[in-house]
Amino acid sequence: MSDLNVQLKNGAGIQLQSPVTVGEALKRLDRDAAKQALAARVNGRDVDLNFQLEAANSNGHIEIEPVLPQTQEGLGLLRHSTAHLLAAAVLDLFPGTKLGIGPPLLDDPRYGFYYDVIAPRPLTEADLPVIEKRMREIGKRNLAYRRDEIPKEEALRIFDEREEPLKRELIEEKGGDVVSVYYIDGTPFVDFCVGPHVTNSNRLRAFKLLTIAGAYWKGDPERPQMQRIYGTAFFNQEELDAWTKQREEAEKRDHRRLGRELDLFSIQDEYGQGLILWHPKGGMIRKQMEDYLREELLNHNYSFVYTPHIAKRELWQVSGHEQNYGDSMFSPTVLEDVEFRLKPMNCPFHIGIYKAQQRSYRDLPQRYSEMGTVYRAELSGTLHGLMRVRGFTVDDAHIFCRPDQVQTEIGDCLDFAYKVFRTYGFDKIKIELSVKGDDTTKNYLGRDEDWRSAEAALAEALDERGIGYERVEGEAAFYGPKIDIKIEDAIGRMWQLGTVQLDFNLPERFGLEYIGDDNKPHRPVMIHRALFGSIERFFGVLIEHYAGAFPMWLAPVQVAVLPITDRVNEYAERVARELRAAKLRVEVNTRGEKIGAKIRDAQLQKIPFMLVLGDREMEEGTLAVRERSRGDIGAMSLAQFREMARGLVETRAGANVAL
RNA sequence: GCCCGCGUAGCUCAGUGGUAGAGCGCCUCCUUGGUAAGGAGGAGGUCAUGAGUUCAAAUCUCAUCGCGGGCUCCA
Repeated sequence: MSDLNVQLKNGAGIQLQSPVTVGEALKRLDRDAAKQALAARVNGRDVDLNFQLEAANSNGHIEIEPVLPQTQEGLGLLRHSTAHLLAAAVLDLFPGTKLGIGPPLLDDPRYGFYYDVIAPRPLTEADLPVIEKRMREIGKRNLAYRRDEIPKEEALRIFDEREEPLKRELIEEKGGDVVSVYYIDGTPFVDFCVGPHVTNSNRLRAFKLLTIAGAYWKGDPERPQMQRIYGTAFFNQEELDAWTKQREEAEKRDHRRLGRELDLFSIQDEYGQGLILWHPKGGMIRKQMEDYLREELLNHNYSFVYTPHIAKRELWQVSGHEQNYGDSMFSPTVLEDVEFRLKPMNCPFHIGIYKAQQRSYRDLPQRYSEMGTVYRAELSGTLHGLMRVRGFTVDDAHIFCRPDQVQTEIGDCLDFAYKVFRTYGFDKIKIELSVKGDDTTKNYLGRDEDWRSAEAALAEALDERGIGYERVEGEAAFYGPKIDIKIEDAIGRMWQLGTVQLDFNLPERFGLEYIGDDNKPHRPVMIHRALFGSIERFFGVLIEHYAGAFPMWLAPVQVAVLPITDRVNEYAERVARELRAAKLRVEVNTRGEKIGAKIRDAQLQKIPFMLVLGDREMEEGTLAVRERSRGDIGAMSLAQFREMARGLVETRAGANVAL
């Protein structure tokens, strides 16, 4: 008798007699898929391969979809199971270890999974090889991953017996009347987990433990500090090797390393943590970045304002920064009994400029832009190279406009952002529209109808341009909705940079007004917008994006003139002078070295062009041109080279040449 | 701020209780060499800082500062 009508999703069907497991059913339907499958979805429910198919709760109709390798879902499962293997190894080696959680990670390319533990003694990186070795030993024993469904009370008893208070806490929070637990037979490991998992440890082969770090239980600094062991896993060794290589590539691009090697910037103890010293070469790049930005600001009819770094404490009380943001502000300093605080943001100053005179509806919009340097009291542990600092410059702008102008202004901000990011070679841009959520603890300001119309204006501006976006509920700031701009760099990492935010709060606090055509005062809308967010941070992103090989227009040194012998030094200087007259940034290398060494120096400095000059070139009045990524590209005249080089600079080309 | 690790020459690192080392870089000299490293010599270090243990500390202990990896935070 066959009581089960089993159907492969998008495939064959078969009649089977229960009891039978998904794995067995799958084997009858598609041997190949059965061999590969890690788990399966049965009538939409994720289950292990040894899940028993039953007629009772499916009317006999069963649809199976295998979870296969080379899918996001499959990878997540594999890593999740590897995390369990990790926990089993740790328990084996360090009895008495308390387990936290051990999820897979798919969004962060740096890691594949982690497990949070509290071991009887602090673990160090030196323990990782030992733990990894034990994981391999356990994996090779072909142990069963076994799922069990038991009453909640029994589960609590099990974890109490094992003195796993954190697991107990999780079960109490999340578990229903019946909870599922997973064992790895032959190990001390048992976990409260919904799964699914592989059914045998031999499926876990290509994995690696990476690092060990601190993590609070449930991310709460009030709760115990645990140790998080990070690792990653893949379906085979080749994938793991490829990932390892990619990781090394990312390490080579580290902006801190390149910043030193290319002499771009430094951060020195003596001057303070999180404070950047821009060296001449980094400074040249920054100048080009800022010049280009100012050029575009002019194109978009922004005006330029300049404001101080410090203001009376009272101002920050009026703006609300002190109440809402005070922890991130440097402490007040006193002069003649008046308190001052360094600015963490530029907005209140721009408001001051708006308020300096009475505004008519005809004057709007007012678009104030400033490279405004701000200071924030970031915790020492959060500082990171150029990415997280204590003093930085925002490519800031504030637009004061009428409600009917919001959509146009937002649209212009988007056009601006796309233009600029594309110039830098960021072709993949992701937009998030953050709107108000239901969470009443957030104390959203402004009327509901203002939120609705603002959100509509933002969405309309995006739709108008055919820009796809993700709507994120509850991510808006308390003072208004916003659009966040994220870009993907040359090796596929996402960076949150710019933001366009509506603000219902500050115009209110400062009592901003304009006189409308009805001769009555109205409240203007304020838009905050920054493209880079922070020039320092964006510079860091660029260094990694280009791997230090800046395109021609940004390169601090654009051309290295390399004389082969001292006889041509004078010719080399003449060439350099002429190129400098065309506003190219040129260095001549007259060191007593052979040409190979000079080329090597220039390559390592990632200078876009090298001009190799010897007797031949001097006699013929030519240049032997070498491009940093293509090598020798042949001889040309000085005029030819100058035109080509100028062309690259003026078009800001080559953003994608970096390798 | 919290947890773990680290701190030796400008950089990368070796040195585990007994007179501070290497490579690269830098300086000088020789070499004038045709597309990613020519040769020789030299300078350069209170071994992060402070205290302690010891006859003796770069080395062991403690504290402080800084850095790295995370967590937290991120208007």
